[in-house]
Amino acid sequence: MTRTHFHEGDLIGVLTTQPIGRVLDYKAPEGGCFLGAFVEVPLGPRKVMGVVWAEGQGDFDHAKIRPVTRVLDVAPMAEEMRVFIDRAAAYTLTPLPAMLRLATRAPGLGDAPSMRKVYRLGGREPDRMTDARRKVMEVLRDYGGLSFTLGEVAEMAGVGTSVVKGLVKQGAVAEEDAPRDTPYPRLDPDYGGKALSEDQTQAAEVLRGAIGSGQYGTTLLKGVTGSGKTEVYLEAVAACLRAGRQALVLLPEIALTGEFIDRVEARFGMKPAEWHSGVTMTERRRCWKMVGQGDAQLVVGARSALFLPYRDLGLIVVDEEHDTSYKQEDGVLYNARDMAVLRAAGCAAQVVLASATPSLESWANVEAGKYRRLNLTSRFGAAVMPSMGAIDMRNEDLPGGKWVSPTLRDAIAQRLEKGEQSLMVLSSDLYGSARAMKAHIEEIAQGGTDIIIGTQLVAKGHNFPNLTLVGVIDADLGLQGSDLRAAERTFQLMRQVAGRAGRAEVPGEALLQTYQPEHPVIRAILGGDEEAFWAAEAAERKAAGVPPYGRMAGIVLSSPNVQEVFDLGGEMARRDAPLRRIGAQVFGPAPAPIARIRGRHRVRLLVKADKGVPLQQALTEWVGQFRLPTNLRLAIDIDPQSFY
DNA sequence: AGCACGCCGACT
DNA sequence: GTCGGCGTGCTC
Repeated sequence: MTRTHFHEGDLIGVLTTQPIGRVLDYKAPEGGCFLGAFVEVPLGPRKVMGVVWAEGQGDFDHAKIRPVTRVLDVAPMAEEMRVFIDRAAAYTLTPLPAMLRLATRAPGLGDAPSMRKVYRLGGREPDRMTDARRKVMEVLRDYGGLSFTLGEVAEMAGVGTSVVKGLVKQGAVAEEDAPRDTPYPRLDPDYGGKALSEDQTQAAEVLRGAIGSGQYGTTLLKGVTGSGKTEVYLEAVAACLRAGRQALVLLPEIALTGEFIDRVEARFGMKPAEWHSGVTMTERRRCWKMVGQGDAQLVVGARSALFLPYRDLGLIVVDEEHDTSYKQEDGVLYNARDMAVLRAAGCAAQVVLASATPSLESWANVEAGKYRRLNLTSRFGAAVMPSMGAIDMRNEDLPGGKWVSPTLRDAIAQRLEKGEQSLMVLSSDLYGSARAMKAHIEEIAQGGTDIIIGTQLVAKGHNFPNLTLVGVIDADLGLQGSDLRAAERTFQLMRQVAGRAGRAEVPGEALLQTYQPEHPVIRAILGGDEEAFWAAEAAERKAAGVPPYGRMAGIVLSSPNVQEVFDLGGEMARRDAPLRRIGAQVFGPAPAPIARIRGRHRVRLLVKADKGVPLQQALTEWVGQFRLPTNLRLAIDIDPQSFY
């Protein structure tokens, strides 16, 4: 058993946020400290923040070991969180300090708790009573012994602040210091529950039971827009709150938080804690601290909210779980959906993955019996799929360097004549030529502006009554293996467009350009049958040995010096013995998806391995063979999202 | 991450 | 000779 408390002078191991690849030994401070305590330690000429991670190693010159400077005034990190950080770092091959930095991204953690003046009823009566004074006294009496800021009291009483200050001098109002970081108001799980439909009630009941088990479990909650997914998982949140545990709802877009917070307020009577890059520094610090001491029951936020120091997390909801923005693409590379499952497994929490168009990964986990699946049907009946057709590119006369077939071109021109809109999908493979393509189409269209390039806005849930044509330029990409998720995204797009494009009297039409119209995946997309599509796509991926039936990792090398990145990339591809030992293959080097960024040239290698082999260990050994020139950086991306 | 050390070229 | 560029290594 590891010790959980240390006495003054005991040897302890401290993990700092400095990029030092190991835990450093220090002496416990006067008064001792707990395992998991946030501490300030001397490091060279500086003082840095760290966490008491373990007992000391004792392998460092004892005379050089310095004592911890002080223990910070924040709740110690729970063991569950330390284990999560360890596991997440090991899985994503991220150095521990970088992982700890993710978990301590709140300003002023080292500062003494910031105080502010608050006012409540004092013991004495004022010497002279005036109207203004009476209002202040009445307001404070109404709220019992509660305290408010000066501005709040003045506003509630409808008087100036000087009235309140006058009463303070008399002892009729008490002024005292209170911490600026205050607990979030309690949420009431019984406040605003809505009547649920039959299948919503059943789904909510299953989730309640899962929460009640007090054990880990993951549920895929599948339902189209309008099927009441949110109402159902808010019932899971309510069950979690009743059990006295904390809940987290992850959203893929900051833009969605405002509306969602309003829904939480309508359901639970109060606003939850909010955590994302748009939240002010003061509020962030408050959120971080209150989460740590259990005074924030529900957090709504972006993927990094997963790294808050929850005291007792019982539920994680990942809304729109298929959304690619859950994959962090710079800095620490992790997929919030996968990390949510990892974290939940370590703290006996439930995970709800909600989506109208789940990822193949989640579908495969349901098939494998790892996840539970709940289906919600739409209150408005089945969504109307656009009528779909294939354009057989083998029969099209396509000029070199052009991507739009004559058939699709004619279809676009027709829509333009009628004043209707068209949407082109378009993989980033062709991104370089996207602008050229738009110009090309517009040249056909004679300055028409009703062509939308890209898919982003469709995913945001808006309706496009005037959008009647969706053209998929490169439906075959996924089949050719250049972007393994292309078919999945095309299919998701078709479902998202369903019911949002066109009007009742003018239904949408989708045209897929393909060289393989008879391919099972293309046929499943055209047929609009979800289960058939998933089965066909799963078969493709299984045959190719790619995720979710195989594992992949990307290695990105970057440097201001092009020659160096290609030289090292080539050398890494040749010296691949540690990878071959586990049966893994290396592809590349090739220019990375973003080939140049801030003056740095980037190349990428892709590693493909079977499931169940020790990929991380092999990658560490492989990468460890090479000395990196100064200024050349190497980043490992486990389970990369983008392949083009 | 900072910071000191130390090794080479360009200057007083 | 010495100043200062930055590559290398250390911090408990």
